[in-house]
Amino acid sequence: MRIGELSERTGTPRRLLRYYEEQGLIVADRLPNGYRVYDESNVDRVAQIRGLLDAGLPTRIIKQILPCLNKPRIIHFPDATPEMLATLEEERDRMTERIRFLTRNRDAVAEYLVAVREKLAAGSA
DNA sequence: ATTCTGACA
DNA sequence: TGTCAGTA
Repeated sequence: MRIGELSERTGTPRRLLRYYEEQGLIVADRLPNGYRVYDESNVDRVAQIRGLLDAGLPTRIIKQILPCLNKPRIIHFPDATPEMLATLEEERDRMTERIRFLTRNRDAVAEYLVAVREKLAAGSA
């Protein structure tokens, strides 16, 4: 498939698909006219990348750990360097911090919603 | 019609 | 990340 289809199937802008490739996160073959060609594996790959990006991981980190997080975890287990383990633990901690941050804001929004509803109920009553 | 690279009032 | 340009 070409970039347009991958874009629709992953809900990712073409602009970003090209950017991910530029950052070495995904690879694509080229047609004689220069058009990028992707295979099915890229659909999962992009989903994986988006998930990590959404979790707050920078593309440079994703580039090094992506191959370790893929399906064949067994064969990728060996190439886990101590440096990578360290960055992963670091990212894990940042994720938990982010979770606390999100939890806090979600609760704040929830409280606001409750307060507004009460006031609305009181007014209409 | 679709994609490509490079660039930024 | 969006978007416009000038191509192939």
